[in-house]
Amino acid sequence: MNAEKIPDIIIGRLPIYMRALQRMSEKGIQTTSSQELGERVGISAAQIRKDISQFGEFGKQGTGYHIPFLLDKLRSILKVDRVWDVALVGAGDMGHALARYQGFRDRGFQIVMVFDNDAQKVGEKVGDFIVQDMSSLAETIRKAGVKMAMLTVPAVAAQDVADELVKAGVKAILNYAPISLNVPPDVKVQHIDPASHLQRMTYYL
Amino acid sequence: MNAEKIPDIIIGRLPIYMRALQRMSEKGIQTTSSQELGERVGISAAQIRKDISQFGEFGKQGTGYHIPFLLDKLRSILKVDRVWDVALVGAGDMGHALARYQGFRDRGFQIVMVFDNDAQKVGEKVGDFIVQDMSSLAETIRKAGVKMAMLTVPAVAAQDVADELVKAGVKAILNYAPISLNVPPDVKVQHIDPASHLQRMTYYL
DNA sequence: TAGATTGTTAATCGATTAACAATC
DNA sequence: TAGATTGTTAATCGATTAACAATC
Repeated sequence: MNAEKIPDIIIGRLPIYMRALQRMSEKGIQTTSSQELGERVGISAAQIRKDISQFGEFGKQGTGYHIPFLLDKLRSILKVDRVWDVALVGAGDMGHALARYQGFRDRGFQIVMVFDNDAQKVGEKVGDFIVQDMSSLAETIRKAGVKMAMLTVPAVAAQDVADELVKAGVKAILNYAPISLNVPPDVKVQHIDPASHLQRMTYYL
Repeated sequence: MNAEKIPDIIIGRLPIYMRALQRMSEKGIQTTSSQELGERVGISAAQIRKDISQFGEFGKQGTGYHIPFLLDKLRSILKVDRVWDVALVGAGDMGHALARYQGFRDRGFQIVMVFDNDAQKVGEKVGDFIVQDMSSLAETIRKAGVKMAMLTVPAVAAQDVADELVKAGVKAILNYAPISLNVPPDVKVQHIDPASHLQRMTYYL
């Protein structure tokens, strides 16, 4: 392990490596090389070796990386060797889809509460959860010590909700609203905006 | 306009600028500066000026950028000054959410067909569309000349479907399955994987 | 005119790649 | 031992920032 600051761009690639390693592991593959992994994820072998070596010597010359071992190391580096509680705010179609998605659990996350400000939706069931009113958001999140949230509210509401989440102690927000959120520097935001992704590709068409 | 090759990293920032400019425009703001836009999106003013100037001189010294004009230019650069037809493959929860999402249209996209391989779902209505069987996918897409697709099938099926899409002439895939797709170099893939985004943030918690 | 802000150049900073000794 | 592949260094490449003349 290494005390120096690791560039965020490297941190961003680790989940991609993990995802590929998890697939390989499921197929029963025990060992891989930077070369093979690189071909799968579209990243050069040199870069993969360099990225991984920031955190320790996890491979063996001549044979490569033992997948379960490397996965454990990456999980521990990214702190997903545990299950994080996540609050979901916004019980629209996207909120429903996320609440019912089965793929979070074995990647380190579970939704534990769902909020919406629509009186029609409050009390309704979404996935395994009863939708709670947004008025109770800050208190409920703070009491439960939840540090992560997914935001699937309309763009006009997103900044206000983000402010609430920050007040409630949330430190990481996955934002589905098509708007850039302003948050304090100690709060991380990741953005998911399908239209932006599509726009990035049309340039090349 | 400029014939030199523009780095993809710049192309990737243009949708972020557009998104912010569109919000400002909706609020009736007519003019902005690289400084102001930068604060909104969390990118330095120098970088914004440099990015935009790759494509022409769209600003005015002393006053900044006229938002509707700049938006038009960006739309035309990214080729979203039109509406692209998009095929949606996978009529699960996420597919439903995307099919019903109203935010694509005024950012240059519309879903025009929905596919699934589940006999139970074929014929069912999703948003405004009747789910079609995947066996007709390649032919239907090719006939319609659709060049973009969103992929919301399970991970195990994603690569096979991607291969089908490529065969059908699709050149841009927005992939929601948590797996790295292998496609020919002339086909663009963008990845949306909420768990990866969350994992990228837990490192800092 | 004075103030503001662009577009662009040069300097800096950071990321990627190539190459290879070490070693399994 | 011979072959393969890591971890790491140095070289290259590319992206970001700072600064400022041009000009609205």
